[in-house]
Amino acid sequence: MNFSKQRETILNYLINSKEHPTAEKIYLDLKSTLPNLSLATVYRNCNVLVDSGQVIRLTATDKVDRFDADISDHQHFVCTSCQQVSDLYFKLSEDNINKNLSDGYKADSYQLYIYGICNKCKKS
Amino acid sequence: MNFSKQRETILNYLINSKEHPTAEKIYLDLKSTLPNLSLATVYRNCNVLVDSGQVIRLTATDKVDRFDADISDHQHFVCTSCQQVSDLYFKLSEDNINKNLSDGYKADSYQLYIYGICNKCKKS
DNA sequence: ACAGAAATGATAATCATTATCAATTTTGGA
DNA sequence: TCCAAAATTGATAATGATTATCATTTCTGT
Repeated sequence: MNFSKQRETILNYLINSKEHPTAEKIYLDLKSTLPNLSLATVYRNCNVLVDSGQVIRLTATDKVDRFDADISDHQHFVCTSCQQVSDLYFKLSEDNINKNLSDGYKADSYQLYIYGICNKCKKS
Repeated sequence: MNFSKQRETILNYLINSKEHPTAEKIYLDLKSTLPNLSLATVYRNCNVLVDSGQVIRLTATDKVDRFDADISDHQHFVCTSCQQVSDLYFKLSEDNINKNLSDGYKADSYQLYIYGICNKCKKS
């Protein structure tokens, strides 16, 4: 895993980011470090990192996927005005989840999205 | 609200559906009732119904938006194999949500997606 | 250092969704 | 009921995010 310089750079960028960037944001920000970087490479590597469990994909924000290298059990607050996504250290117990599933069903993962207006947007 | 025959038919279809259909599924199923129906009309009306709070949009399933006329407090199980979405009558208390938000932040709504393999897919 | 495998960059293709616009339908008032 | 204004429709073009393609480059293990 993480053979190429591009993949490693993208993963490190995500590890050091708190802002749940889109592929395009990653691409634009890494252009200065990797001038030949292609947007397709960013998408490809985000997919590889999601598939290998090193990164999670957030899909319930706007139309655009966002990526997060924090794979610990946490949830997200989404500002419906500016689309900023912030972390919530909110845990649902496995018991609580599984007792709500029908017989035979089992949760492999879950994502909770809480929508509202962030403080910055509330002021303006 | 619900002036046109198309909008009313789409809302009724959603009210009677338990399967969280995509716009395309709605379009295909209503073709027999409304032979001149256009896919654009389905998208437009789903958006209107979401904006007016009569329908909710599910975005964290696959790449395709799904629509649900059940606006009661409930959550969703998403099969990561067949993409079928089923209802979970799982409630997070408002207290529990808001105590996890930073000062000044307030939840307007939330959506919980639980991912796993449904029983039908598990068998095959 | 080298052959095979994997990854890249550029760009075309895809697919869901939205925008456009002329024609039709619905509305509320005369 | 009739009419003009407003809203909605159907058809289709346009958009935007994401994926596929493919020739070239970079990695890997030997």
